[in-house]
Amino acid sequence: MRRSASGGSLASLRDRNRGQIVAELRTAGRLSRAELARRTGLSRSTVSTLVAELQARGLVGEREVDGAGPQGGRPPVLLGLERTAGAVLGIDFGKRHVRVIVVDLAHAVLADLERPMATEQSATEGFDAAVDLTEQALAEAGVAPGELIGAGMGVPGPIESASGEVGSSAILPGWVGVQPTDELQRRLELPVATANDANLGALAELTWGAGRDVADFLYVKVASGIGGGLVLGGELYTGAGGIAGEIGHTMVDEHGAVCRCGNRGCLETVASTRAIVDLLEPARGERLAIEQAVALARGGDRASQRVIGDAARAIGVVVAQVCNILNPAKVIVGGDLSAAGDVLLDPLRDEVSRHAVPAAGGRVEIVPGVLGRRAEVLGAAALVLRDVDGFSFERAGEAQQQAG
Amino acid sequence: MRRSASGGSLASLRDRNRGQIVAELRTAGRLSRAELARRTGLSRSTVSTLVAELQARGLVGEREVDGAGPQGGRPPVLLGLERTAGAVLGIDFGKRHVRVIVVDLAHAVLADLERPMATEQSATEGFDAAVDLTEQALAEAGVAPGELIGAGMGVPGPIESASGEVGSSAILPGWVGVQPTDELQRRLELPVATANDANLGALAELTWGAGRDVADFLYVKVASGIGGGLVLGGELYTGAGGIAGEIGHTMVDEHGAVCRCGNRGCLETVASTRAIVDLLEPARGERLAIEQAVALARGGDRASQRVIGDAARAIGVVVAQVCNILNPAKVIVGGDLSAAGDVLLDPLRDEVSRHAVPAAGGRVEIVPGVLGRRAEVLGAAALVLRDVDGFSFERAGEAQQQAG
DNA sequence: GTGGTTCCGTTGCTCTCCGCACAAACCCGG
DNA sequence: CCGGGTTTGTGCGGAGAGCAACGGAACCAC
Repeated sequence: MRRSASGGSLASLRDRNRGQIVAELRTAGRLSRAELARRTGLSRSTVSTLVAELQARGLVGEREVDGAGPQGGRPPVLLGLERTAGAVLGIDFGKRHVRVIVVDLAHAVLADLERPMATEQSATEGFDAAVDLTEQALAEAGVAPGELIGAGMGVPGPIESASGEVGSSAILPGWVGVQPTDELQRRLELPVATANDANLGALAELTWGAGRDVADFLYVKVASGIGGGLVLGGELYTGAGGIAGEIGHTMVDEHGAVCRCGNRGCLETVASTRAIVDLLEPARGERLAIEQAVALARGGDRASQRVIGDAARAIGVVVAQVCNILNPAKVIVGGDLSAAGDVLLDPLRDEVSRHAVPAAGGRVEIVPGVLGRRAEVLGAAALVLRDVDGFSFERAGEAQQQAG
Repeated sequence: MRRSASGGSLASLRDRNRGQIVAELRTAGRLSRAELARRTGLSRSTVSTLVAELQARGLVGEREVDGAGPQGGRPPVLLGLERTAGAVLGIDFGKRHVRVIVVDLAHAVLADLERPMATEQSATEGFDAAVDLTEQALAEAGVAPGELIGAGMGVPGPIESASGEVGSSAILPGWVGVQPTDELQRRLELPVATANDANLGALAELTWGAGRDVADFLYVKVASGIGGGLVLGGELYTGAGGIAGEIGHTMVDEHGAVCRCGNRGCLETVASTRAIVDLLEPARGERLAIEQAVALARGGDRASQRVIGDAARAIGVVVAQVCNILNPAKVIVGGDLSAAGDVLLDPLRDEVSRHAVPAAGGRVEIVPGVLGRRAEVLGAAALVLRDVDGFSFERAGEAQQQAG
């Protein structure tokens, strides 16, 4: 889906510049032509012609001036991305839910639907639900199927880039070996991009959340499993084989429990929400939901605080290693457990500063994600929006024709 | 030193295309215009005009045809980078040596000098020796100082990008806190780029060695210390603060020895060459050089094999973690210990396949570096060559004038 | 020698961006 | 109310860049 971009032709240059304008408009919301020229470094006349093209395509429209201009002078005509320019679909397959959102090209969420599922859903059940939810969401958003440019999908496990299959360390066994991209592409008749949930969380925080101005960060998702997503140099990094970020399977205890990945003592076996409720079960005589455990910990319950704190310390040791290896500017913690706030983050920060070399561990900011349970599905949409950002004019035209 | 590159102007487009031609010529050695057109995707006429410009500048010249062309037809005129176009300096400050090389823009080594130093050299002593060696090397290479485009430098410790200072986990205490880039820039009156030794090893293997066709790999340098360098997406990655790759300070033993970084049980305390000779000392009654220990191991000595194997396993555990996190295509092992060959690599591979998730650990190739002790200084030169690769025409002119 | 093939340079042609000039739309002071 | 100042948006000419096509050049095969 990503275009070559290194093409040396004149057309590619214009594409890049046009894409830059779209990108600026997306991040800033509304801008005048003059402001666009300043930001992109292009001349005002070039910006004018590019904007005219985008207007002719219906991608950009003029907006009301709300705030007064900074000083005297001709008031600027503000421009913004047009809602009718198209929309993208985000689909997230979680452990016990399917969630679908519709987002327009200006990054505004038009619809957001979630359906709880029986545990351990199979891939087929998931796809059925997704297609169903998509129809509902489109209706709610007032978007015709033809206006869709593409769909992004999050699956509960790593995607091996060579085969396009879900890898063996997926949370849901029913998904291992399926090729979700092809499958959904067939069902929706749309271009589909796929990534695993943790990578999408990272992408979402990069696009909308705590990583907006950060070029290099680690996103950690602590839920039933523990996953990681990397943003390096402002781009999602998935490694040579597409599965980078698997921090949940770092060994933290040589003789620990056997993990579903086949090894022993993985971080996930001691610090996932599953491990936490397991540990709390005998003491409380019942199996809590992780939300209850988090609430107890925040309310002062010693046992819950201790168990979550221990998990945090284990995660902190691994995060410290990542800091040594990658020296990120930020670590963003998401997933169900991040609701625990400082009960989780304080001991995590402690361990990072203890185990990372000072220059790496001392500088890194460790913060909670700001998108909550919406992170993955937003990231799925962002997966497509990213590609559209620097998009080729021709390509966008084709896509609209093809879709319409 | 790196230029903006995102400029939207026509000149920037031409710069990019010209840089692409230079890059192709550098990697391939000799190419015809037609072949350049095929490789870059540019039209033959465009390639012709660009080559004409480069010829006018004296950067490119025609070469003899050596191998016969593939088939009948007019024989191609081969082009190559001109030796007189300029040269770059590579300077490596090791623990007990200073090494200087002169490399031309076609990546040919014109001179290579090394001077052993007393242990624990100070930064000032090092710089004195470097300047001295530089004069000798230039004489030997037949390169006038004015022909130099820039110098790359490797220092025995991490460089913090914010301050430009050598970080606290440097091997040589006399270097901590100095700003080597500024210092050398003053002394040589040349643009200077700096990185730490492990990063340079990675860059060298990327440019000349085992990482030539690999976009994502980890370079591990096992010597008195253990360092790492990352190549991600075909570029050296140094993280937000410039110190990425510090795999030597991953904790492998909670209650291990205190490391010079201040933590306990770092990989470096159990698997560096220093640790290896420490372990062998009581058994052999003498303190071996690491080269001797390696020779013994290769010759069948059980104790040496065991000690090196244990170190390899410790390294393997950490490399496995990196594989989980970054999913590289290759791991290249360099440094003094890499001379041990499979005595080192076999147990290392074992541990990686045991501790990494199968999709990451099963695919990764673990190979020795091919550049030996020359790796760092070659990388220092490559640091400058990289920047020249995509260089701006005007800038190159300025640099030559400024230098001359 | 003739035809085929490949390589290289030249010539229009189109596309793209920029600098500059100019009109438009506002504010302000007198 | 009116002219100066300021900022915005647009039109035009010019220069730069890349491409397709043509033709000449140099080789091989028959």
